[in-house]
Amino acid sequence: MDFQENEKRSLNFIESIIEEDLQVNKNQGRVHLRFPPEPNGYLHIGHAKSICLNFGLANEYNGLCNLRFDDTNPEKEDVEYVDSIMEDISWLGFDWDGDPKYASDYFQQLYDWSVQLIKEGKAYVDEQPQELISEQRGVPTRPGIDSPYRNRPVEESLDLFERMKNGEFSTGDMILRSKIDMSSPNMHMRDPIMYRILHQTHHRTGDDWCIYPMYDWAHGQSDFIEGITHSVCTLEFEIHRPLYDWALDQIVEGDYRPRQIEFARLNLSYTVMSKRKLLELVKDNHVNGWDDPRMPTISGFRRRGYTPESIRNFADRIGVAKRDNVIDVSLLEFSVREHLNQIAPRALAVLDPIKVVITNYPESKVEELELANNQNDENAGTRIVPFTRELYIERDDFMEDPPKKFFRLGPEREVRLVGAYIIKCEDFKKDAEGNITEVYCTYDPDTKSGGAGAKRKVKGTIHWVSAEKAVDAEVRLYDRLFVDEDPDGHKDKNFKEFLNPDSLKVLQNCKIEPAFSTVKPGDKLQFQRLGYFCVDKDSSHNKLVINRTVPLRDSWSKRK
RNA sequence: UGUCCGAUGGUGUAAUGGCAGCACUGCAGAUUUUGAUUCUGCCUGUCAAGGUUCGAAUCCUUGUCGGACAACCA
Repeated sequence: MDFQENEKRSLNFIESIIEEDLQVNKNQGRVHLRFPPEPNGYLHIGHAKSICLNFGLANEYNGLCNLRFDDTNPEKEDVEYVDSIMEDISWLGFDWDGDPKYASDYFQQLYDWSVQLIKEGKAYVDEQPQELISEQRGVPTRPGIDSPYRNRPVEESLDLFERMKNGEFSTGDMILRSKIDMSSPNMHMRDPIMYRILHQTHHRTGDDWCIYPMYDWAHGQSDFIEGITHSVCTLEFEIHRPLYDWALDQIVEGDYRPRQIEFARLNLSYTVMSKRKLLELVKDNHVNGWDDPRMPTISGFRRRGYTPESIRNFADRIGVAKRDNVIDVSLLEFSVREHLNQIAPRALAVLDPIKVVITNYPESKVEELELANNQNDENAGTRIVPFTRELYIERDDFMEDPPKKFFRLGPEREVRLVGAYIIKCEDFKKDAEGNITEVYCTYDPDTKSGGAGAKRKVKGTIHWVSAEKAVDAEVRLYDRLFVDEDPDGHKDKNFKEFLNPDSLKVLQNCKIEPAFSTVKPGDKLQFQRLGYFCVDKDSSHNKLVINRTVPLRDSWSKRK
């Protein structure tokens, strides 16, 4: 903690609850959380919030946090997702307590508890078709009506339930229902379904089971089995809480009892967050897979060049509360820049090159200039950058007819090449379309960085690379995936109508200073004056592929 | 015309009956061999009305607005 000991930090509402529980020694003073994803998709930044919350709370209160896969619906789940979820959590920097847990580990116990409930007259097998059951359930403003099977003899339900388990019936033939209250204003209490028949191979239990418990008849029990004290979930489960508590009422003996606490999920501007929609983007090839750097998935951010630290800091900054929220992406971008600014070595790279010839510089001369890897951090060391007669500079850094306040190169203008000399533009060449093809300059030998005449000031400093020594790279420039702040918030328009057609620009002819020719996938760099970049896994030994994580803040382009 | 939840600057989030603070964004300025970073300053807020109180963002009442809920999904 960077704070002084005596300065009391304000608590979020979940921390307050935990501290109150600790005061009265609830659950023997244990704090045990869990992160319970269903393995049916890749984790996104919203899950990251939940992960940071749960694991963070465990660290803060000397407690534990489990990883539990909520794998009660084999139709949608797969080991591919299990693996990616574990990878993402580890990458974020968290360790779960013991082995990963699975709701499917508890299938037998859940079954036994169901049998007990039937015996107590609190559950029954319903044989009606789905539509009828749904119709009888009524609507929120009108009570439902009882199923004709609601009061069937216990023995009958017991027999049927066992035969359901034994596979004597087909998928959808019958269900096990709990008997609660068909007129409850809370729809979830109107005899909710506990078990359904699903002849479907499960990614872990194979064909051992053909009946699977529903969320509401698995989650509270799983929490209880694992000794979870604070079961933190998102707001949409708030209305399930009475059912969560009802389920616990059926099995809890003694003092220990888990408590469900709901918080508002993260929404981020300019993106969508639901697994269904993200899956749609992947399937329809609007992006190149779950880890496409434009995706709000954890794997997407990782490939984009975000660091675990930056995401954890982001999660801290957004806070935890119960009101709906939309976080501006600029806060996320601030968080990566903040971290990358500290750790990313500076490099010179020209993305859209035009050639500059220093006419008074010797043809074959190569000067080895020593440049700081990070001007703000002496410990970052230095590197050698070759300077030659022919260079590349950024196309944006030259204007034939520059406006006021343009501090870069133009006819008769002077500019400093970062870490090298002041040069003056004497002439330039254009092609038939009027594009600048070459710029001719002279350099002032007295102005070499660190040298005697280096103190001379010019308005602008621009980046450059040696044309002869630079290495080639493909650079992928990413922009926000959607052009609308809330692509999902339009009643009559599909979110895909707001896809940004320019969310990816691939530049093939980029030039990078040779010191960085040996970088490896995942390495982070700051291309000076351009932004933060990272090496993509598509790179090979003869071709560098580089992603732009985020541009530098740029008060010049805003001004234009 | 149900039940539950929520409402503090542009966006988030604090203040737990006692000075409405912090961060991001935006805008100015200083420094700068990155138009970056850093530093300084500024803008902008308690949904409404009534009540309780010496004192209300906070407690009470009513209203308004927003969200969630009617899957054999989680």
